Amino acid sequence: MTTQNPAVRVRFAPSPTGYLHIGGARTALYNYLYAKAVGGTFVLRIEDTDLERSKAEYEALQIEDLKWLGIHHNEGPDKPNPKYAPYRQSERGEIYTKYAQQLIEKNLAYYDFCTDEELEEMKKRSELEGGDPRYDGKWKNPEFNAEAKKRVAAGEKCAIRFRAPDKAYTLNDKVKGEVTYPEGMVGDFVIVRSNGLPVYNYCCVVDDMLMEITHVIRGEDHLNNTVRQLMIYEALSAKPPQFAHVSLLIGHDRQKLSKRHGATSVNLYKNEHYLPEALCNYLTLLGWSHPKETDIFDKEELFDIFDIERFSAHSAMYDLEKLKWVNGQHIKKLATPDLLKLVEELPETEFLKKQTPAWKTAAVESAKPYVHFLNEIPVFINNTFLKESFEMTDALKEILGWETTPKIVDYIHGEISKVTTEYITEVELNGWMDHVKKELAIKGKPLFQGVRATLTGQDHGPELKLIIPLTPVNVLKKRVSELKK
RNA sequence: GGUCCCAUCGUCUAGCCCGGUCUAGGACAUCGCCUUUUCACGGCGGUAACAGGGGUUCGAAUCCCCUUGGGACUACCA
Repeated sequence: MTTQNPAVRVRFAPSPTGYLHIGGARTALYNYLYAKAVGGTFVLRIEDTDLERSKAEYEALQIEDLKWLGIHHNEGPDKPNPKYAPYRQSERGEIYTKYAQQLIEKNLAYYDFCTDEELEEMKKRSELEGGDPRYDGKWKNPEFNAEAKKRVAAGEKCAIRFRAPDKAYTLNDKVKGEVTYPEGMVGDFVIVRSNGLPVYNYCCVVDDMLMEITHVIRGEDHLNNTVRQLMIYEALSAKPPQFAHVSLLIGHDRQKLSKRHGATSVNLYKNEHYLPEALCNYLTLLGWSHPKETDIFDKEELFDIFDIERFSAHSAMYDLEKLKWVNGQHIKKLATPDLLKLVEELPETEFLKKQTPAWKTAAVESAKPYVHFLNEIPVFINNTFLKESFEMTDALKEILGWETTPKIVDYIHGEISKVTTEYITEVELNGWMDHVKKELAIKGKPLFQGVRATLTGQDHGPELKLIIPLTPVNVLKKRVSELKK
């Protein structure tokens, strides 16, 4: 059992600029599982400082997707703890301003009036010199502080730039180990834009500090950013949290997973009726391993054992094939009544709802081993038990081409026309089978495949004695007479 | 370009921190066999990997260095 530590506070901090991404879901899941495992708190914070891209509806959509996955936060915009609220960065402007002022007072940051053109020129110049783009404007010089303050007081707009210390930083990352950022790796960077809005690397630190975040589990794409954040923690005299930079999810071309790789938003999987448990299961496995090396589990089974030590350091390829298998495993794992309930929530299942509870249960049960996805179940049931017509596949043609098959069709056609009950029994079916075997001298593969083809119009499926007694006689009659033609 | 990260079967991974028990284990996919008087389901088995080169050591997948390859970051985006 993972050591309990109620003081642990983790967070997931998405930007509401689109649907919840599969990679974001994985990060959220890891944070959630860690909080559960140590008995800590999972915070949801909305990073909406990019006004142009952030949309309120995306926030709602992402929260909905998280809820669908069963990843529940303890604190967030909808569940505020007064001690830490608000949880949207767009509502925390005063806080960021206050700390930015402090940094300026201490000369750890400064006002910068450079125009875009000046910045652009500076960038070009440093590129020519072969180095990294670096700020070397005049406002860096403290002798201009007095002038800067005067212009700010006069209401002039300007950015606030952080004075990056010229020294090396070392991060002790839970996944990557010791990471050293060399001296002079980054130049002075903007922490507050000239429109007054703070920038990610700055507000992220202020928030994590104020929200008393103890562990930051996030994607490796933030690894190099961390040096800037370490600098700000230092300037604010705050202790940085424990970082764990998990590897990225990649597509088949080994590039960071993005929209062009296909289905990368969680809502797509919801719409396709994937089981949320299965998605979580698969996502967990992409970068974390179960100590017992099992592959199939529910989130709840991880609450006791999830451990930050078992992250893998290299990126993982997102593979729909294995997700498909995991989804199938979770379907098999579900108790049939629960599965039936889920199936009946699917669209276009009215035909199923008309059936008796016993029939529905038996039908769903028979479908279980054959499907990987929920929405395959009604299709399977319809094709197997209810559909009168069928597709003339090559495999079916082959069976019908055997010399034995027409005899079976003839015989069953004759027998079934005498039936007056709604369903035939297993005993009746066995009687027909016996007759074909003894009187027509057909056995083995020609017998079973012949009868299956005659009665179902399919070349494969569950055992005949299981499905035929569940198929209405009028359906069977239609199928047989179609073949008789 | 610069900085940082990563490197075990086709894919996800165990093992690596604390060298020997690893002729490298599991899972997906794939192939074969068995079972089912049929097909499927299922069961069993096969193919398949320590990127390369140097060290260190009696001994290296495991520790160190180099090379190669891949990735991320490099904004008044997050």
